[in-house]
Amino acid sequence: MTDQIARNEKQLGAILRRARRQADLTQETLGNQIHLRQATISRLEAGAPAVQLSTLMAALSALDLELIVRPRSKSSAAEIEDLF
Amino acid sequence: MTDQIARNEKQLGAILRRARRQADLTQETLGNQIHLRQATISRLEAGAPAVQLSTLMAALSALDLELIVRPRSKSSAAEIEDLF
DNA sequence: TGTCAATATACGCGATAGCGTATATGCGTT
DNA sequence: AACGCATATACGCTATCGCGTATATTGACA
Repeated sequence: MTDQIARNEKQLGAILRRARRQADLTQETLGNQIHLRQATISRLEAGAPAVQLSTLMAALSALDLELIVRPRSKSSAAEIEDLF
Repeated sequence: MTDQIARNEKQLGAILRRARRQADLTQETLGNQIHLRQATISRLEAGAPAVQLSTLMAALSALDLELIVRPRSKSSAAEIEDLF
């Protein structure tokens, strides 16, 4: 699995969606685990504006993921995606 | 520089604060760049509850940082810090 | 193509973000 | 100790969260 680079909410949401599906969870079951509604997970994965940071961290935790913060790499796949 | 692992808002805030200082920016100058108030940056770095995800992404972008999402690593330094 | 599970979207609600503005507190340097 | 810059915190405001609940839409498979 290649690096999952996120530079905006949409990319982050897409990563979360992939991870959730890989874990074979529905938005509802994931939401239940972290006491968030299915609708809230939906917004998070859609990269909707103004989702709470705590919502992200809770989802990451439930999916057993963690964040790495690092300087932006140049000409990554994610950067090219940014154009679209 | 070792990996900057964030599993909760506080760790994330601490990482951002370090990065901002390394870039020699004040909360105010950083905030100006991304149209957020100094007080908002303060809350973000403090790991205050219910900060918006967009606030985080804007700050990362201004600091030229990106996020990597990956499976949680075992017995990392960050995990030990979690105990305190 | 019809059915059902999964996801997206809507309503009113209480809580709170980030806003502008302002002030208080903290911290380093002399 | 005193000064100045940086950071934390406060007020009233509007917008929007996530809530419970409910429904519309989508998508996969028989």
